Amino acid sequence: MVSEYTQLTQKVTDYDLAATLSSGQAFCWDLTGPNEWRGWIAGNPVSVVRGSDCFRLTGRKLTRDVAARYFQWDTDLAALIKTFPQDEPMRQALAYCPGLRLLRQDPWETTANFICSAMKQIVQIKQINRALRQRFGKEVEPGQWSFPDWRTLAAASEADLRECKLGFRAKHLFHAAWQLTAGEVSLEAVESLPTPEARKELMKLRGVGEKVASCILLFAYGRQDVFPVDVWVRRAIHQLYFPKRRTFTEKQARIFVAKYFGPYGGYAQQYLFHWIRTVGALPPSPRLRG
DNA sequence: TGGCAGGGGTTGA
DNA sequence: TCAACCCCTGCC
Repeated sequence: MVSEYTQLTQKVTDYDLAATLSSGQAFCWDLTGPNEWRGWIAGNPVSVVRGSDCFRLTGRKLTRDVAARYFQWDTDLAALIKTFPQDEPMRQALAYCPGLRLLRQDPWETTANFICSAMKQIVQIKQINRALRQRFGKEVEPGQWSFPDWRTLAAASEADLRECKLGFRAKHLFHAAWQLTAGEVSLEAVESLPTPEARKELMKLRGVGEKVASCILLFAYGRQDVFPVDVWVRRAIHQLYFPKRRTFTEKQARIFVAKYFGPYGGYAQQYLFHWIRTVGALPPSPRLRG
């Protein structure tokens, strides 16, 4: 068993691991010690320790190629950031968290996570992810359950899924798992499709609309131009770029971001989003207002 | 302590 | 275009 585990050290620069793992793109990571995170890559448990200039990884069946693909540490961040718009919000977002990165995650787990994300906060999505593992996953280590594949969920029932705190999302996830099992939609085919067709293919899945499809394309398929627009982003774009407009619809936001943020708009979005969410750069929502 | 409003979305009418 | 869908959180 011990021989299944490998240890790797990887030199990394400009990589804020904590921000990256907690910025709402992945839901399977927990901070377990000073600079130490435990989570999952390609169906296997992994721990990552952030050293001063390196990552020290320990994982079951972990190879450097698999880790490099997941963490995307070869990305030339400086070159990519140069393509961002040179405006004040973007400058502040970049200054706030200079090493934020995009991961490249497993398409199925990402799809399932974001189907479950509708009207849920990050903490709750993590709870659902954990519950699905414990209820339907394989125990690959004592207390460590892998994320269940779609066949397993399709073989369960909607009621079983509801017990994992999914609420009305249980119907969506169950149906999507069933569609994949039946071959109605292929996540593998999405890989080679141009982005508009890839989006259409993903949106055939129940529970996957415009926003969820964008998240899957950005976080699992490496389509870094795709800019998911949710209520937070819409509100942010409204306040930061069009403060004089009385109303600003999601459609208006989508049209604006597609043109304005360039070939790595998805990356830019992650910076803006993380900054807004953690600093509270926007006025609070009406409910939270004093 | 309990009631209540509202939330990172999608669906179907 | 809009209500309905679950359920958790935080406020009062």
